[in-house]
Formats: sequence, structure tokens, C-alpha cells
Amino acid sequence: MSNQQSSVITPRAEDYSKWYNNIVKEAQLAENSAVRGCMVIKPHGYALWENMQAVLDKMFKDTGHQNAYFPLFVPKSLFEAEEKNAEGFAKECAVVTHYRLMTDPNDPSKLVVDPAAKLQEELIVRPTSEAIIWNTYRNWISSYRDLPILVNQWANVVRWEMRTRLFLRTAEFLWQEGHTAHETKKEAVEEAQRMQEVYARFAEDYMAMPVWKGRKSDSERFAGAEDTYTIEALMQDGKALQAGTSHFLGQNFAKAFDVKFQTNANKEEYVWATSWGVSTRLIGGLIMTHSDDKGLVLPPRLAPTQVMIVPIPKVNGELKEIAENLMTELKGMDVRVKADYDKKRSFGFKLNEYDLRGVPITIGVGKRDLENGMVQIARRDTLEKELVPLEGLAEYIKELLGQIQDNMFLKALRFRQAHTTEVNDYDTFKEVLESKGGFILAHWDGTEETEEKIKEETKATIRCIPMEGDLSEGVCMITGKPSAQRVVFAKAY
RNA sequence: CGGGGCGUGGCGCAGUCCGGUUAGCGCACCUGUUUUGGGAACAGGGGGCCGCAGGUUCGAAUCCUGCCGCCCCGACCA
Repeated sequence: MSNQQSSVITPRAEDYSKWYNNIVKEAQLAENSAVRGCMVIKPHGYALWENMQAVLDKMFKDTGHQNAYFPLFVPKSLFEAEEKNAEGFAKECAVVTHYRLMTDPNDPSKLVVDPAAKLQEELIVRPTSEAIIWNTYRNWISSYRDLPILVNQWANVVRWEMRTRLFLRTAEFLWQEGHTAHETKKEAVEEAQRMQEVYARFAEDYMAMPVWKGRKSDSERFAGAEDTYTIEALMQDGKALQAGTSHFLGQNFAKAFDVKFQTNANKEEYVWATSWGVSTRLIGGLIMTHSDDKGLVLPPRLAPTQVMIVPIPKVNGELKEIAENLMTELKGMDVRVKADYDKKRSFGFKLNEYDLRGVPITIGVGKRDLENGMVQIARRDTLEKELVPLEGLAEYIKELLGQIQDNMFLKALRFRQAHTTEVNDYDTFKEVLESKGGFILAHWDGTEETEEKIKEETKATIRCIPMEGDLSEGVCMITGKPSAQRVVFAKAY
């Protein structure tokens, strides 16, 4: 089987978009569906999402949150209550107008919408759930004793995007959205920042994807928020990806939905709110941070299968027994391990397949090396191979998984460092953006006009206004006006 | 919505300009045999309303008209 194009991946350097699509398909993460802009997440992709969910869910619970579930539909009257939010999402809403179909009078084999079944009030398919949730919270809150409310939901949402891309921007996507209600502004701001920190920790410790933490500029802020905290990652093509956002919503939704509480001084006040979310887009980020021209590369902490044992070539009793023992031992150490005894496919085919699917470690168990008490270990991140003694192998593997995790983070971090540039004038800004892309740290006068001008002329946007690092003052690279601190620019997904 | 490209077995394509046997190739699939240390070989086999609808013609994947869909690049966005 030579030159099999179903598994040839377009190199990144040749066509980055194509490469990305190839990875998604060849690693069997997802595929396009019959519904425009909506993907089918395949078992391997969904297993990855489940692992991400499990970790995040625990982090949410460890910070005091509970899960709940709210409806898919939002009555239009509720949706429009918070004006800015409604305006921000209006252009990308799917709307349910009818509740019944009927046989087409002109063609009995077809169905048409029954005009008699028009809804009195349209239902919006949620693009986000603030409206329905805050309408509910009104009934849950009357006293300061009812606060805080710390609720998260795992759900799907629909945003009718003009152009979609698998995982990065689909019309329907899976996410979690936390919605919290607080007594004071201070508490709400702290909550929003806490969840930004949770996201950053998840991205770096589990996805091995370094992120910039910061706040959004006015123009990039979430519709209806007072402040948006973001984590921004850098992809291998030099473009930024907004990987998670956490919003301080002020009292906007409390006012729109009339959610008040009585303080312990018997005064009536509006509730303070936050919302925060990450989505299946993270899988896109994961792919574009680590994967190579051979396929998917997954960090061990999230990989559905961490270790694959492949007997070479004929599975006889002895090889199988060794594989089974090793598997038992590794499972006992909480390693996600599988063995491939399929006799129909060759050793080489299998290895390529697991490289494609991003399995962090494959163990080749064969007679030749076993005579010396050795097995062949191949690590996906560096593509290095080595012979390792069977004696103490489980401990070695366990240790190696940790090393791979760390190595992937460091590699991504070095890439980001190499693609983060401090510039002081607009010409250099443009030149860096063109030549190597990445994050550019520059002074900005804080006005929307300047931001807009830069976006128009270069396509770069302010990804975030950093909250840590070098926060010294300067002058705007364009207008020369005072700048409070450098901000992070990049072209973004 | 603007610009570009494309619709031919599951996937990727050739054939279309210049109409003419039974529409072809690679991969995948099925059966069998030999294989298996980085994508095995051979033999046999199955699978096509050539995107849809009209039209021209003795004859259309091919020419004409209309429609539909998909992909890529922008505008919009997590």
C-alpha cells in the first residue's frame, strides 16, 4: 500500500487550512454533516471532549459550582430584554416560527410547514443562555441569603455563522456556560477573574497550550458585559485564538430581568453577575498548537488513549501474554492503555495510524527485542524511538507520559516566545505582522478609533490588555498619545 | 452578500475544450492465498439516475438555458 492519499496530510507550510482539515478528518475527530455548518463529532473527537469536560467539570466543582440545565429555546421577548446582548447576537440567531409540518398538497411525498401552526411568539435557539437563565434567577433570588448562585451548564448553542470551520467555528457547538449571581461587585469581579484563572490553568496544565491572560478592549468585549477577561493562545500559523472568556456582567442582566435582593440592612439592590465559557473550539486550539505534518499530537493528560501496545508481527501466545500483563500493570497506574491484536493490518500500518490519531506512546512488542528483554517505545511528540527494558517498563511509561506533557508545553511556550515581538512604531508593527505574525506588544492610546484604524489597515486586533507582566507606560505607536501599557495585538481566528 | 474554484461508485480524480463502443484510474470495500520489525503482494469480485430540471441532436458526462449544493478567500464571529 504505497502512496495512499486517504492518509496523506497536506504539509502546514503548503496550505495551513488544508492541513487543519486533513488532521481533523484523518485523526477521525469530526466531519462535516448534512447540515450546513454543523459537524458530526466522531467517537475519537468526542472522547477527547469528554476528557476535557471531566477535568473542567471537576475544576468548576472544586471552585464551588453546581451543574444545572436550562432550555434550548429562548422566547424572543426574553431574548431582547438585555439590549446590548440581543443586538450583539441578533444577526446570527436561528429562529423557530412554527411547530408543525404537513403533507404538501401539491406533492404527497413532500412536507411543508403548516401555515396554521405559526407560533404566537418566536423562539430563539439559544446562542448563549444569559436571557433564559436570568429570567429564571429572578424567581430564585429574594434575599442576600440566596446568594451567591454558582451554576454551570453543559450545553449546545447555535450561532448562524457565515463561514464555518470544523471545531473552530461551527453553527452548532458544544460548550459550558457558567452563570453566577453575587451580592457585591467585588465578589462578581473576583468570580470572573477566578474562572479566567481556571481556564488558564486548564489550557496550560492539561492542553499544554500557553495562554495570555488579559481583558478585552471595548470593541472586543462580550455583548452585554462590563468587562471581558480572556485567554488567548497562539497557533502555529502565527494567528491568535480566543480560547476562553469570562465576563463581569455588572448589573446589566439583573436590571434587564429585574433581579433584586434584600441586603441584611433591609435594602433592595440589583444582583451582580458573571458568565464564562469554553467550547469545542478548544479542540481546534489543541490541534493547531501541537499537531504536525504526520497527524494529531495530543497531550497525555487529555489523550483518549495514552499508550498503545502493538505486538510485532504475529500475535502468538507469548506476545499476547506480555502485552496483557503490561496492560494490567499500566491500568493499575491509571494509564489509559490499549493493545492492538488485529491480524489483518501490518505493524507499520498500525504505527502510522496511531501517529495520525495522536497516541502519545506506542509500544512495539516483538520477538527480536524480547530476546534481550526489551521493547520498542515510540513517542509521538518528538517521533523518537528507543529500546527500553521490559523490567520496570510501567514506571518508565508513567514517567514518560509526564515528560511528554511537559515537553509539549515547553515547545509551545518557546514557539510563542519566538513569535512574540515588542514593537514601538507602526511600520515595524506592520512588517512583523507580515513576516512572522504572532503576538505583537505595542503601545496604544486606548481609543476605539486607533484600534479600528489598525484593524482596517492590518487585520490585526487587540487580543487582550494584559493584566500581568510589563505594565509600564509609553506612547501610542500611531498617535503618539499617552498609553497606559502595552497591549497584545495579533491576527486572530 | 462580494471574489475564486468545483460537482463523475465510499474517498480522490481523469474524461468535458473538439458529442459517438460496454464511462475509466488510484485508494477504500468483498473473497481467497501467501504475508506482517514503520502504511504487504498477487488473483478474483461488487458497486455509477456523470448534482437537478429543461433544451439541441440519430446520439449528451461532454453543447445551450435555468436551478441547487459544496469548498476556498473576504465582511460577521467563540
